[in-house]
Amino acid sequence: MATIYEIAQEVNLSPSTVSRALRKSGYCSQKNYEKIIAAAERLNYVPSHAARSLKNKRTNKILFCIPDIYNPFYFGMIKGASDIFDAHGYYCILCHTRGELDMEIRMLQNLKEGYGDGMILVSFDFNQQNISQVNASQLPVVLTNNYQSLGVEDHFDCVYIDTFEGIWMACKYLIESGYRRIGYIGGDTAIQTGRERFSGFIKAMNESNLAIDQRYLKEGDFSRASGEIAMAEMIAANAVPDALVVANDLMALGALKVCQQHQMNIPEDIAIIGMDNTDLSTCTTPELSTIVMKEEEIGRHAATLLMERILHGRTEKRTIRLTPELCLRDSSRSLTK
Amino acid sequence: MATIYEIAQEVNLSPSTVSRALRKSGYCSQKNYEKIIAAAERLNYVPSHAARSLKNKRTNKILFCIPDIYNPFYFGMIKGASDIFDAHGYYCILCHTRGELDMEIRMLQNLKEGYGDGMILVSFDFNQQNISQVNASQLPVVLTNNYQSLGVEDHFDCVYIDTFEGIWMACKYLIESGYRRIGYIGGDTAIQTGRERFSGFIKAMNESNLAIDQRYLKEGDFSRASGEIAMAEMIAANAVPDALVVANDLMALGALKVCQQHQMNIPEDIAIIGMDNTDLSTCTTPELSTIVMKEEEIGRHAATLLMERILHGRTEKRTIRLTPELCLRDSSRSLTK
DNA sequence: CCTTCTTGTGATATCGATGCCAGAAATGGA
DNA sequence: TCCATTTCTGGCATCGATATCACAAGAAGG
Repeated sequence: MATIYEIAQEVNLSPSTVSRALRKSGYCSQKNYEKIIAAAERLNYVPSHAARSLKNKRTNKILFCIPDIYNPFYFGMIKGASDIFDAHGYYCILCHTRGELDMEIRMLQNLKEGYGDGMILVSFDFNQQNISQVNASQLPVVLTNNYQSLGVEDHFDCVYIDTFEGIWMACKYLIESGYRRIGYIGGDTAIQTGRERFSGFIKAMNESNLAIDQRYLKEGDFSRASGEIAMAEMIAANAVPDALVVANDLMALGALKVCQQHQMNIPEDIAIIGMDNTDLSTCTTPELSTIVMKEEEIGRHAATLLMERILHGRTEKRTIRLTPELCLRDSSRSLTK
Repeated sequence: MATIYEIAQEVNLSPSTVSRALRKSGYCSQKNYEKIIAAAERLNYVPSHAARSLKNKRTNKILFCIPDIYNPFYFGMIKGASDIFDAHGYYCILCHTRGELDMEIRMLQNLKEGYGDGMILVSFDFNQQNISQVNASQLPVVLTNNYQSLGVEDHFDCVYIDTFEGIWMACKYLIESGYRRIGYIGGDTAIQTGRERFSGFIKAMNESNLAIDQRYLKEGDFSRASGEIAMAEMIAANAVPDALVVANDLMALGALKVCQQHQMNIPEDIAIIGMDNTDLSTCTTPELSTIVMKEEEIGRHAATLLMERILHGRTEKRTIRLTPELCLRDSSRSLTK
């Protein structure tokens, strides 16, 4: 690998001049410029990324941590963020944390070591310990959950979509459509987003003075299999609601399939609304109604916030809250129709 | 950010000694060792990645280039590869090339600049120009397609699964099950893997002396929408085969859905076999029969080959060929049953 | 007691690119 | 023609960690 020194020798100039010419910064005569470019080409020169980032304290890389590499929801975030990063010559280092806290902390450590200039952290359950790590690091980190509840008034940014509101909307819609016996398959309430979503359901039901039937209430772990199990349990107990709100599409698809296996018609026998609007939700017949979680938008916002910190040195904390939208498809056609 | 110099000053020792202590390489007295570790802790020291890789000429990062961020198939590869890389302290930088040649070349350039120590390149249509770039770079690159047909006898490794054989298997199975009027929805034959898959179909049909009905032959672009269009065309032309081999799951799902929309029963009216065995293929009712493409295994092999080159300096080219497997589900239940 | 070997430590050069400054060359204006 | 700019170029220090070497101190052995 050729260096600027070898180019300098080749053209009988100093490394400084070569450096200036190659970066087109500072003065360099046209004649020498051409000689240098030609020599660089000839010697197959490529700048050393390590040397450059040592000197500049810039790597042009962003660590992007996701908890589940198989959830298409995160693909959308990556896509949205990449579009922004691309435009600034930044690259994503994808890190699969498997939702494990120690893996997340390890990546924060990597960030400190200069593996990247900033980080987007998508965490199932970011907690106090984790947050103090971020705070202590004083490095640009954007979180994609709502951490206001943790009472943190600190320097990292948040972009999140209100999952509470999403589930609330779905539930409200079903109620307004005339459904009364409404069930809920939730995600793990040990983690924050699971609790948020559940509260959305409770609030909507309470607002309409509808009783919550415990037999229609199940908790999964956001996986398809857990949705299947939850639905199978209801069927086995002979307690099937008229409509079902499910905390994500994967579980909703699991539930939908079990219903179909039991010859139930959707939405006539049971209406179903999922959440995330992943590609999966239009694979089935009927297609799945769902809550649009605007993952690409989250990714774009997160990347933009990060770029602001990195390129323009913004320091005050910003939080962006997005509002989910209901996407109605055949799995929840209104009763009133 | 503290450096080893500041630690050295703090404990009244030389930077050399500090460096040795922190890396536990070379001599260092127990007493000083403890002092140094304590000071590093106190000053919140983190080693500089850039400085280290400038000196060591090692980044511990791998560039992983995929053409489509929405195709779960590739995430399986990443998953498999990450497992291997993790074990060696390596990280993946994910690069979304969108299947564009110039983006691939840009990433090869980045590899040369030392963005990473090696690269796994998943390309729709790696071609001669691209290959000579890799060859010229003399850097560790593993490709995940079959490039023997390009007559390259060079130093980069390949791991691939024989898509030709996969389609051939699916087709053979249908023939053996008693189907005679068999259709095929293929991928873009402008790219290599599209051609390979198509040849598999042709070969199986020829081997069984079955006529190929042009009305049952459609070409898509591997997207779900293109599968829908292809199927809709056949239905519109009133030319629907008894069984259908589809070049990937996405298109197969599109076809399946259009069939269902036209009240056709699957597999009674038309049997369908897809390819890839992505998560999507078990979402539908009936579940989709498919060809297992062992993406995690491909990823693991690719990562292993790369590690061999990087860590042990292997230089001779290796190619690993995997054999696909048929995964039978309800969308293609045998006629003979 | 002197030599040999093992430990422990520090000075120095290096990886490759860049920023800053000094000085040389070229240009322009009076 | 002379001085003041502007343009151009090279020297040197620097980013932070590490490898090599030299040397000092202590242990072991005759």
